[in-house]
Amino acid sequence: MSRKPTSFDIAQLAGVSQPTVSRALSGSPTVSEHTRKRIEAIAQQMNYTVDKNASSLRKRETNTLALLFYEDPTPDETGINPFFLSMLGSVVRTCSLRRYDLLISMQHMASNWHVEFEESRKADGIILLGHGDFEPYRLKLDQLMEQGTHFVRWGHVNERSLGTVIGCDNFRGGYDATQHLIAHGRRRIAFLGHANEHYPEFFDRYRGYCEAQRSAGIKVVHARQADAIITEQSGHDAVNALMAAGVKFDAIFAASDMIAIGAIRALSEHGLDVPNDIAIVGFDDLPAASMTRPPLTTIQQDFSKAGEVLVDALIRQIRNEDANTTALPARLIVRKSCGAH
Amino acid sequence: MSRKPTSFDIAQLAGVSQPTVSRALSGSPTVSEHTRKRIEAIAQQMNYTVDKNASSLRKRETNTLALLFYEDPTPDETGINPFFLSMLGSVVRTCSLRRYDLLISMQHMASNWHVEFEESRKADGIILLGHGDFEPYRLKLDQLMEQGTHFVRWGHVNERSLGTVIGCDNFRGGYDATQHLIAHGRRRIAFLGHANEHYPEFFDRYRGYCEAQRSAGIKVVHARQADAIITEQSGHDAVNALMAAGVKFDAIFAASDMIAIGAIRALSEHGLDVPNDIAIVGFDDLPAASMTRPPLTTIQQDFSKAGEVLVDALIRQIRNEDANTTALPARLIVRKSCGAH
DNA sequence: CAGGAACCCACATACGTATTCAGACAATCA
DNA sequence: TGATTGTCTGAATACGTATGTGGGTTCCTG
Repeated sequence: MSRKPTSFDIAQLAGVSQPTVSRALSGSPTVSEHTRKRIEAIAQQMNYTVDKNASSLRKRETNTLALLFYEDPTPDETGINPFFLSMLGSVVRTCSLRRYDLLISMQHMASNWHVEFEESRKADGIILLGHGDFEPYRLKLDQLMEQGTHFVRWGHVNERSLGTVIGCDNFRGGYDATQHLIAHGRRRIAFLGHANEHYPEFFDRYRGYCEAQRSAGIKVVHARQADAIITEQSGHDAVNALMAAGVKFDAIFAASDMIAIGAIRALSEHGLDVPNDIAIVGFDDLPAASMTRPPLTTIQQDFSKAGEVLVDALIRQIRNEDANTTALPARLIVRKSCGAH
Repeated sequence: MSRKPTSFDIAQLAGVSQPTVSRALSGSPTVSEHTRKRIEAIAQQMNYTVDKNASSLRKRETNTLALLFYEDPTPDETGINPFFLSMLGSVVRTCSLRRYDLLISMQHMASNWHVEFEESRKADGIILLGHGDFEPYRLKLDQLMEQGTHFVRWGHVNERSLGTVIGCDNFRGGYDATQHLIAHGRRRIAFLGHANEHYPEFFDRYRGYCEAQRSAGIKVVHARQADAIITEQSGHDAVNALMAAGVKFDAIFAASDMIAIGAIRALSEHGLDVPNDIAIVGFDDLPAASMTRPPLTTIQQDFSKAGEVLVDALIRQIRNEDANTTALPARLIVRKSCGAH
């Protein structure tokens, strides 16, 4: 037997027709217990498995979800950034539990994934993970909506979001981080990260940072904000930019842990001690956060929960149930870098 | 137009037959330049894409690779361990470059992935990533070989390996790490990690560790080896086990960075300084390795290269070309934890 | 023993593409 | 003009499964 067995082969061996094999193996109640047992036994013995292509073609559904990284790779990274890598682990696990296959793809902004993906019927829906400047993607998301493609996105949550979005409470996270620094006596807190609507998640963190200061009666000094994207190098450069501009600060709220890690490196190059000279709070709670020197105080995003919520929301959408845009809570994790005792 | 367009729709619009559309879009030379242009234009305009299920069914190939994590999740990890997560990034990128889709799956040892995967025709071949006790998998690999399934595996490289294996030169890595410690004056070097044939990669590192000592005329003391699997906690516990047993040592070669990180934590709990009291060298060069306190000296595995080699070897196999078992070089990265100046 | 229900199962067909084979047509040559 | 070659295209079909529909048993009821 060189060829892979088909349902016809099983049918012949069992002395029934092909449709009966199909029904028996898919648990249809219209086939008798007796024949089912027999067919199952033969199928098992022959190592028969349903051809997923034929099955998907016929059923018009694939039982597969697609995960799309739509970021442009930043120059200093060879791979996927650690934030999404962490999320990925959780998505993979959840898919496995929900008995869905997962198709992974990395696409550049320029490509036509929005046309090709669900269209080519390799997946029933798409999970979008990306960050950075969001504007260029708006058009493509519109198109996905129009096509009726099922998708969920990790990102900035607000009332005008396109489609279903899962994200974390960035405003609250930014607020808590900043308030924590204030509570420990810091008054000149710098913000590292882009702070405009092109980077909506960072922007929310920034707004939380501003609000916390206002609540405490501290004047927000715009010069204390320095642009940074999600990379370590970017955090390093942002600190240098602030120092070069002669900006004085006694604390940093970094819009991501990678930025914070780069900032710590820059500060140490300047001979400054964390947390004594400068206190730092990050955002994300990447695995690396607990291993920095000093260990990083940060706002934790629950990756495990995030992947689960993303997958479940997508599955609900595929089943034409309601899938709500959701903001997951963000939680302050106190370690050493903030100088709290 | 509510339905997704098919090649028939395009054919009708172009005033040709369906086979001509298929030929035109797959670049067959038997269709005239003129008709091809026209068909392409219409296809583009209609957002037509080939239905991959139908195409795969007909062509009997999927243009998809499957990546299988076959490890049993260890209790203290919610997700995929960082080592394979790093590898994954590189595999994803390479697949993307080679124009293959990537299907990801996490399976437990008990499941029947070896039957289901290529058999169900969702992928043309399988990349296997796993670690831990290897013995239970031997049988399944045999079965894969028998079935003629295309697969490559990351792991222990030796002449008797089943199928195509890509790995790193673990023996040499272990040798170099240990020799480096010896060169810096350490004489009582402990090894953290399993050291038996059930964990062939660790075992090779261990053998390198032994050989380096012998070469330097140092007697290998078996009591200085403590079992550890790949987790941080496991490294922590291993150090405690050595200390509890009253074993004296002035250096540690940890079989993985995660073990090393756990070891550092344990040592610091005992009030010992790294590298002054105890020097440490790890293995892997995970992203976290450069962020530990102190930064970890380690043996680097080139993840970027590894993913590339795995994917390319698998593709060669699918094309029935030779795919050789390969050991990638391991390189010592000197940071602070080893006490070198 | 007729009639009907309940239960199983087989026949036929659709899903959308790729490929084999043969035919149409124009061009070339004798 | 008729034969021959070459170039392009269409008709038919196969890939393996899932499902609507209808037919055949069996069993029960009256």
